[in-house]
Amino acid sequence: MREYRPNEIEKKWQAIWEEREPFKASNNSDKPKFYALVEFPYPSAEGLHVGHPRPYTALDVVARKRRMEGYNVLFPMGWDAFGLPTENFAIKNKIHPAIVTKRNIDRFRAQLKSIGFSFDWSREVDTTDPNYYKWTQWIFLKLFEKGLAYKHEMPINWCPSCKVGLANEEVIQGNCERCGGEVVRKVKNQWMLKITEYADRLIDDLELVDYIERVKIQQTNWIGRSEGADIDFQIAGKEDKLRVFTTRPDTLFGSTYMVIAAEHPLIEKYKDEIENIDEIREYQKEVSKKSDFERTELSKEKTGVEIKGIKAINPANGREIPIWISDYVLMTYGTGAIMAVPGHDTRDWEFAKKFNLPIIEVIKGGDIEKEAYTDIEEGVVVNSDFINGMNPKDAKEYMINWLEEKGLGQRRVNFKLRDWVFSRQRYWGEPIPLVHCDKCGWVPVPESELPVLLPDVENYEPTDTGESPLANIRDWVETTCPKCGGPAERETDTMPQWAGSSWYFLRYCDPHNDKELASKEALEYWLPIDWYNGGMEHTTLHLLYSRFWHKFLYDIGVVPGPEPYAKRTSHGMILGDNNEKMSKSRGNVVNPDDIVRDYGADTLRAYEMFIGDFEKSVPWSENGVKGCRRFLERVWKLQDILVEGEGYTKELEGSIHKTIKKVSEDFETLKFNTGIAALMSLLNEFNDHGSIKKEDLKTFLILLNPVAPHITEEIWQSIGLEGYLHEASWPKYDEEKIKDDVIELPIQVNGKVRGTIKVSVDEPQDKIREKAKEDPNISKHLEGKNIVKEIFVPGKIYNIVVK
RNA sequence: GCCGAUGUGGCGGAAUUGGCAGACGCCCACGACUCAAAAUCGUGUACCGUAAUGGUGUGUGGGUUCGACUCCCACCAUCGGCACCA
Repeated sequence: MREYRPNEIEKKWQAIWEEREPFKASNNSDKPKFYALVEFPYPSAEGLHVGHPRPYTALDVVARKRRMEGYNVLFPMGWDAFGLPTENFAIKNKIHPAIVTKRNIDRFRAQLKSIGFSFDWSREVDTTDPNYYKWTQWIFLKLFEKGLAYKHEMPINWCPSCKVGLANEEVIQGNCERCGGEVVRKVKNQWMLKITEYADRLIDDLELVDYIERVKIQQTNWIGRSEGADIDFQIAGKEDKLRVFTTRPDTLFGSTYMVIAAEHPLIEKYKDEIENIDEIREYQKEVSKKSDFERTELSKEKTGVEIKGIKAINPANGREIPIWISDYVLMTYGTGAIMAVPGHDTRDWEFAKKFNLPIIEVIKGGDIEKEAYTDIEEGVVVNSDFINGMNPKDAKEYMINWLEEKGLGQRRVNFKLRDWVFSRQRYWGEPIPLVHCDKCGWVPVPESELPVLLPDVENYEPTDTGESPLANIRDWVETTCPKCGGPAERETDTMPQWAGSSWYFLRYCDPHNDKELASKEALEYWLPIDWYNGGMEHTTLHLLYSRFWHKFLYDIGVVPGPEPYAKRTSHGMILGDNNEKMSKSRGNVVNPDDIVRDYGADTLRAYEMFIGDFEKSVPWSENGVKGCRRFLERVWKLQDILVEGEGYTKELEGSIHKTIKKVSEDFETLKFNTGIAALMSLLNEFNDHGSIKKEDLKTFLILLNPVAPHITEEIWQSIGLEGYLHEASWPKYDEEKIKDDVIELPIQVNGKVRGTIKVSVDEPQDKIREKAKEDPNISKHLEGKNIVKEIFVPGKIYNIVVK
């Protein structure tokens, strides 16, 4: 028997697959289709680490299994290649980001190929390829055309000393990552996408899809639908009203002051009448340094300033109440103003305690001296005039109707979800295909002129005005207006990385189409994606953005269904062997190249699947890798115990059928670890038996093939089985062969197991009682006691309760 | 802080979803083979007992149940996301 040499046989089989293309998907086939998708990677300069192959192997297992089950499988791969790290790397090393990107992609592709994934490489996509981003730009134009893209003032993180806008990640505790200086928030006019217009559908349509529950919950909570009312508070002695959104109109009588966001326009409007405007300005400056995250922290000490000189009137009781500004109210949520009800809102309560503002109890049930009473399900309304005595829920309804009748407010559904800030002041992204003309305003670039190419330039350093680097390239910026032909300027902001990844799965269906983003037939054939797996870190943003774009494309008739993904699952992270997140700075990164070189791709794949619960994060262990290599060595040696004969070995038949069932089910339900454990157990049984027949081995090889495709193909060929393993059919099990006739039934006395007895599956209770009493280990626990109760669960347990 | 999740031997994990806790693998120990080592094969391996079909044991504290890793309540710890990292 020759030795198991993974490096040789893996190269051999990868060459054969390259040549024969068995994993190429067909756009017209009689077979049922199966579209399996994994999140395409960001091709970083560091290359792959062992975390990447985990989800890829998982869906590769599913894809390979489905092919053997007779499906036409689409399992594609591509590159999410625009983004900040590449741009920063390019600036630092003075290499063009396009060159860096190409280099990184080549490395990633070679690494992935060395692991033997069954991707259809003929459909590879790259978001930075003009033939790809042409269609990203096209989608943006459609959004613009339908009024879903608009300009709006939004704050960015601004480093005054570097004079650049920073990503949130580059802001470390309020300071610039590069120079350490203090970061402030600077308002810029940016392109926004109206995702909020789709908020209801993004929640409601979750009913149409099969996502793991925690993903649905995260999506729903992120969108954050809440029902309540807008209420207008008159500003005393003025025309203006101050509008608030509240989910608790039932507590309106308890509102003793108002709080507005530091950026609220009311302040500018009344600046001449505000007595302490300097104090207010000082506070605004402080707030501009904080992130929303810091501002809304519940546990932090409340801060704020009363606006002196203007007051509001509580519309329920006509009382004059003060207006404050505080950082815990955000301009981006609700209306940027709140009615404070300190008796029944935790943050308002803390604020009121600190600044000595009156706290009125309007819902009885708690102790508002100690803390805010926030329950809406229980309690009784008090101190509230005409709604006294109601329960808060009815009072809420009553108040909304009352407000509407009196013209003081109206029912409204509010969302936490905010519109999508779509502008970036960066070079390495898709140019936004719009032109600004003084006469015509914002004019779309005609479709025939797409793509708007990124200009090839030397310098992509940010400008010191906060504009995109593209703003410096005057001969690119200066153009003519497509509408009037007059002089005009191109938009210099680029799109965020999210843009390209919001529709890439559509391009896979028809990646070389130069007339459309993908043909209608291809989209109708492949969509929806049958199974999409990705990290939990993408459950809110990427998933939501791509669902939003898909729904938009559905509305304009481009895609055939309202949801892109029929099923979504999630994997856990692979940590370093010190149990920390793998990162260069922590020095715990494991490169899959090393594992492939030292142990082989099949060992890497088997370990990635065997390492632990697929959905949980787990530390890497080199010893675990060795264990999987040993397993494959033992698989290889099965060739030594092969004997002549037809069919399954009689004594092994039951186990083989059980294993087929177990593996078939586990590979579909993310339980790859126990599927492999079942194969290990079967292997141990083979070895205990001492000999196997060809049919036994054949079935074993097919079951193991999705996990370890190279070694199984090699053994298949070397024992003279016909054709290629990847053309074989997935085995079926026989339910009759799985049943056990005799089982070991555990016998409990008072819930403690005191012995087991052998019984046939359909043994009646009387017989079991008799047999149990005969067993000395059991009967000694029954002696001198009364049997109070007996519980018999056939096939599971027999419990005798004594006193 | 808010939203979501997780917690079981020395380690990764398993448990038919309320019915024998610890499958499978790693580590470790001992034995076989070897001049020796590695590799391989075999045996053992939750903890406390010399031992027992003894006792204890699934983050902590309480509860429901004939029976709880599994259900309920309270708490603690860790991880993911928080809108310009991807």
